[in-house]
Amino acid sequence: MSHRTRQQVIADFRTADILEAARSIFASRGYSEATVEDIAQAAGVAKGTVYLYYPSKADVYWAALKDGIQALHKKLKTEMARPGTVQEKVQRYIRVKVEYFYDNHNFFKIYFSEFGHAFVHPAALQKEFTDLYRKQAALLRTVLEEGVRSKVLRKIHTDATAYAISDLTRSVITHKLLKWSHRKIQDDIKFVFDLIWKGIATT
Amino acid sequence: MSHRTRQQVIADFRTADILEAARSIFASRGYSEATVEDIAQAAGVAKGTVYLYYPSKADVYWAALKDGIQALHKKLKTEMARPGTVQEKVQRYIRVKVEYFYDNHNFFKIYFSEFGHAFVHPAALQKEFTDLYRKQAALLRTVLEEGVRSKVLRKIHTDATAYAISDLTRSVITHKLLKWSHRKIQDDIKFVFDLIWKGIATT
Amino acid sequence: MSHRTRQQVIADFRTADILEAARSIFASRGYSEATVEDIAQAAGVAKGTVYLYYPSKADVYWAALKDGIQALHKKLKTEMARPGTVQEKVQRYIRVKVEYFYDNHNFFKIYFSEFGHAFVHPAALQKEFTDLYRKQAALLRTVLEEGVRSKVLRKIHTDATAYAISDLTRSVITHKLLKWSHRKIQDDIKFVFDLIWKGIATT
Amino acid sequence: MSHRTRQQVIADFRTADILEAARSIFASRGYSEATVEDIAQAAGVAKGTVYLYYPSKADVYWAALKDGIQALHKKLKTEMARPGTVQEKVQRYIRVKVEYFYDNHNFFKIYFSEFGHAFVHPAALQKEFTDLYRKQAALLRTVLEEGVRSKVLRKIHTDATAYAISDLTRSVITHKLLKWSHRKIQDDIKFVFDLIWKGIATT
DNA sequence: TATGAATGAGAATTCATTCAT
DNA sequence: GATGAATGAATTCTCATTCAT
Repeated sequence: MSHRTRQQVIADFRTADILEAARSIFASRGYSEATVEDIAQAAGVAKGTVYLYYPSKADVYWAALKDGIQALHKKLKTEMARPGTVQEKVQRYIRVKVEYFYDNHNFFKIYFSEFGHAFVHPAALQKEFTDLYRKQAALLRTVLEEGVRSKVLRKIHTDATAYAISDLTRSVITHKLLKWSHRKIQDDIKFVFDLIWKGIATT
Repeated sequence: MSHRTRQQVIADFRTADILEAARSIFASRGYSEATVEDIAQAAGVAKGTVYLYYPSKADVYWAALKDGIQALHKKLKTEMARPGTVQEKVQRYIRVKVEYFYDNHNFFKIYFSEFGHAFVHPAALQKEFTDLYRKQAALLRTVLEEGVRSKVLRKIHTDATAYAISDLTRSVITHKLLKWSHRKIQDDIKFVFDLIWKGIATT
Repeated sequence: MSHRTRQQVIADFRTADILEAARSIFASRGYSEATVEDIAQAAGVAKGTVYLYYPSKADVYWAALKDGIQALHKKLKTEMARPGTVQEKVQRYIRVKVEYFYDNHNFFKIYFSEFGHAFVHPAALQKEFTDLYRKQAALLRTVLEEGVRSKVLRKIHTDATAYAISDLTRSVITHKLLKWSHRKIQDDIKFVFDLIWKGIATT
Repeated sequence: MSHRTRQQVIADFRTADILEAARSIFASRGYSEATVEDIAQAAGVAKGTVYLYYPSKADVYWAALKDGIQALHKKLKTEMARPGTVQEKVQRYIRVKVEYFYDNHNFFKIYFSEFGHAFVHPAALQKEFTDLYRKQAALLRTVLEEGVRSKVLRKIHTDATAYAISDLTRSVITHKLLKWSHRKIQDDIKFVFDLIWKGIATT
């Protein structure tokens, strides 16, 4: 068992290296411009080695993407589970997401770009991505529903609103990473929250 | 002159055909999976003919994209110029964009996907896209500024808000085209407007 | 008849223009890099017009080449027919050729390059070129034979010597056009003549 | 080390095979008519393999050419270094060149054809070829200079003469390979030497 | 397991040639 | 005759994937 474990551990390291390398390469070149050779080199292994762990380039891509989404999801789940008011939780949701994206540029780039590809990819693969995305929004929806029940929130369409918040967060990060905005990250978080929470009208 | 004009007219038709075909192909396959042969066939011409009008596949792509953005921009500009209250104008902005995107699936797909590529493309090409995007948001910002001046709106960050509204609109269309949402288009428009205008909190 | 002649004259002008343009383009780009469009433009006509006069690109090439060779041959024939000693005639042969090549850079380039292709071209086409080349050397051989008969020259192999003189002439022009040599043209002529003459003269 | 050496050896064989195939194909079809596919097939490898060793068709061409020139140069250098009179050395130079070209038809064809292209190629690439050509002539010039010093030769322009001898040698081979001449190779060598020697010797 | 040489399908692009005007 | 838009065969080069070592 010890032997088997050792192998497992080595394999896990390899996998993690490859996925990290993949994110970096896919983020900087885009899916089609990235070559398996690039990824292998960035991971410090030979091209053939990548194929020992993943059957194709597309699989490497999806693994790299899922890996990141799952880590984010885990973080969000933990934060949503912590006690707090609805307002605090919405704030927290936005903050965690913004910060995670900000700290994981490479992941964000391929994650975001995936929305652009969402229309294109074979439905089968796409389904997985969609499901992960929905699960993420669902975490927030639960919070919003609680808010509506407790009358802290208007009678909003919680599902659509959850997506809207998710998307606004993405939007704000995009502007930051594209250098279209130069505000501090804390201000970005506050901006999204205020806009959503209070709307823009005076009354 | 009549001769020259006739030639011109034929050329314009060809161009329009090619761009429409390009949008359809790029939308369904994505940039790298789309081949020039595909586009030519969809346009009902030979591969070489495409190259008669555009020097490269990339140029076809940009032309197809710009063409659509400019048409949208023209529509928005006209609508913003029409008289109305700030509230009406914001509503109108959202409506025009949602409807245009909805009516031009193919264009929307490549437009949206472009944001995903924004990180990757050579800065030079990217600049053009960015500029068009900004010009579009600027139309809305002007309206918002007027609203702030006339105290119809809170003292919001008009620039960021304009982008936020633009992005929310995109977000709603995305969900619709991906079949994640099945609401009526009018409801989508109303949802975005209400969210933005009133926020979500009860007070 | 007058009408027919007028047409003929126009056609001749067109032909001459096209051949001159062809020589210029083929000389500067080489056969395969030169496009029919290039030639047409240089000749100031449309691409289709070139095909009215020559059935293919290859035909344009051969016509341009033959045209030049024939003009050179005519010049050499005239000069060899003029009275003079053997020595004078050999000198004259070298001078005429060097000067003609020097004055017709473009022609020389494709002429010389043709030797490089001689190995490649289909025998049929090649035959014509070879024949023209041989006819040219034959003019000189006749002079050399006269020299041998009159004992001004050693009992040399007149055929091989004629080719050798022809080739040396080419060699000297090549070096000049490639800027490998910077001597005056008169010195080049003298150099070739001296080298040869001392090699073949009886004393 | 043994491993690395083995790899190296295999790579060297591949390279040699490819270059030999390239010479054969380029010689029979000419540069532009030759396709990389042709060369690969002739070398018994797949198209992609050629690109594994050379970055482009042009590079294959230059490598094939240089390879041959360098082998010839090495031979000439060795022969010129061997002791002997000036006369013997000039004879030897002619003989080695004629025999090498005769034994390496394919190489000769592309070598010769290169002179035809010399006018066309980008200066950068051309420079290398020119340099190799000059280095070759320089070997002979050194011998000629020695001859002039020791008064075995007239006060000739050694540089121009070296080129003239080189070019005459080429000329003779050309005639033979084009089947314009049917003399024995020994007679060709003798002919060139006699023509030149009588032209340059003091007596 | 790990490697990287070899493969060959696939795609962008060019351009000689045709032909309707 | 003259034109130049349209065609599509042909070619270079790339790179995901395989497999012998």
